[in-house]
Parts: sequence; C-alpha cells; structure tokens
Amino acid sequence: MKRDSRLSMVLHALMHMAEHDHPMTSDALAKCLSTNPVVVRRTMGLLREKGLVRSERGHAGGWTIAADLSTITLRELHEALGEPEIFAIGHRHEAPDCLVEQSVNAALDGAFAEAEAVILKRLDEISLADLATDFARRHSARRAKKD
Amino acid sequence: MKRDSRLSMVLHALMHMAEHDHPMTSDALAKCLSTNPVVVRRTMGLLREKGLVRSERGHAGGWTIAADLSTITLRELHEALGEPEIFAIGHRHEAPDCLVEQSVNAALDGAFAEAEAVILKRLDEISLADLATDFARRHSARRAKKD
DNA sequence: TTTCACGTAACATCTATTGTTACATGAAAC
DNA sequence: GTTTCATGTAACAATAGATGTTACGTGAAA
Repeated sequence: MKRDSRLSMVLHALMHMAEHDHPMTSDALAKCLSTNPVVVRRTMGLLREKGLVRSERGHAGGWTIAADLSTITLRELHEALGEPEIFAIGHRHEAPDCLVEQSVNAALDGAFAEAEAVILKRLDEISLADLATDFARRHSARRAKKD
Repeated sequence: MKRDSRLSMVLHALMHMAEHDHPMTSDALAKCLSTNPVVVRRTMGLLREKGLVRSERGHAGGWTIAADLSTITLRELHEALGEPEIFAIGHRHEAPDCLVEQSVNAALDGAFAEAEAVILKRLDEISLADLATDFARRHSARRAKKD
C-alpha cells in the first residue's frame, strides 16, 4: 500500500517556513520537499481552510504561518488534512450479514481503536514549537560536529 | 489508500473452518469470503508455510486448521502474512539529508512506534479460541432473538 | 502592462491490493 | 488406468488511492 505522506509533507514545509521571516513560494517549498508546486498548493490549501496558514499572490507572495507555533499540534494538522485513514489494515465489509465476519470485525476494530486513541493522543501532545526545538537541537549538534 | 484486508480474510476463513469437521475447499471458502479461490489459496498458503493450516489435494481435499485454536493468536497470523505495514501514514524519505525532515521523521516515528507496540500487544492477546467464543455468544444471541 | 504567484481543473503516472485466467500436479474414486 | 476433484503457481487484468504534471485562470505588485 502506498502510504499517505501528507502529514510529513506539511510538517516539513511548515518547519522550513518557520525558519524564514518572508513568505515562501510554492516553488521554493516544492524544492525543499522534492515535489511539485501544485502538490504544495493543493495540500497547503487544506491548512489555509483551517486558518493555520495564509497565502498571498503576486510579487513577494507565498505562504506564511498564521498562528503561534506552540498552538499548532500535529493532531490539528492531521484533522486539517481531512483525518485520513491511519491504518493500512482493515476489513472488507463494514456491516456484514455473516455472524462470523461480524465477530472478526469486532475483534479487529477493538484492537485498532485502542491504537488509534494512542496515536491521536500523541499527535495532540506534539506542537510545531516542539518540532522547532528538536530541530534547533539537531542543528547545533551538527554545527558542533563540524567545528 | 487501499487497506490490506488479508488478516480479516484469514480470520474469517479460519473461523468457518473451525465450524466444520471436514476440510473446506478453496471454492467453498471463496464463497464465504466473497472472493476468488485463487486468492484463498494464495493467502492460506502463507499460513501453511507457518504450519498453521494444512492443505490436501484430490477428493475430499481442502483446508484444515493444524493447531489448537487457543494457541493461534492474531499476532501469529499477522506475522504469517509477512507482517504487512500497519500504518497508512508515513514519510517519504527514510534517511533524508535535510535536518528539518529528520526532525519531522523522528517525531512521527516516535508516535507511530508507540501505537504499533499497542496494536501488536493486542493482537498477541487475542486467539482464535477467543474469536470462537465471541462468535458462539453472537450465535446464541441471534437464536434467542429469533425465538 | 508585464511579471509573479496562487487557485483549480483535468489528466497522467505509480504503486499496491485484489481479481482472473490458464495450466500443471497430485490424490482419490471409478 | 482414466476420470474427477482439488491444490500450486505463474502471468496478467482490474481497481483504487496517492502523487505528479500540464494548462489555464485570477489577482497583486512592480
């Protein structure tokens, strides 16, 4: 299965934007992310709908973050992306007639629901500010290594 | 993303097999599962490699469970299927040069690793015998409803 | 009015799962 | 022994979702 990497993508984009004090164009972001500017617009557009980022056209236009980094959580971003399926494993029929299949579905649903709660909780606990802190740590570690 | 439903499928098949005291053919199972007999053989073949089921050719041939229901866990079945990806969400590059991307990957990996541990633990705790018990409960509940 | 950048539709590509066809192999029944 | 039944397996088709691409429209600043 092909994994949805949009959450990873927007995080990567937002962190690069956080490092700049000017708007970043879709083209510039696309280069950072090794993707296509249209993909950037399409995906960042979902964040704009939730008021998380702004976009401006014309000269000196581009994308900017519209809120404090500490107030944006990974969970919010996940929701802004439309809460895509978290699991690559599932069952075929949602409401089967077969009692055997109902039993199987119930067991799997229980196990996955528990894991889903865990992951949503974790996503809720991590903000962009946390990522920025982690990045700063890695950044100075690399500088120290170079010197 | 298209979800892998093979775990659901083999569970469904095994429970039907558990209800029979004769081998079940791939054709019969395929009808239960609303799929194709070749898909059944392909998938059940993975379980056979782990010794969880047996297959016999010719007259009165078909598939049988090769172990006690209480000793087969969902986790074992997941492993027999080749431990397919659990998550539909991931990141693009496994070992990126970009420090920003490394930071993003680390955060997501942490969150998902925790959830993966939860789900594997749950799968380990559920056996086919548990499913059979649950099925029996549902079965008698339906009978009671009918009467 | 030209340039820049986003907005969006439409289409192409890629990839993984699932479904299908075809034929070989082996075992039991006759 | 030959027919029938069932699995084993390769090869290919269909499907679906994610991602990439092209093309053109719109608005803002130089």
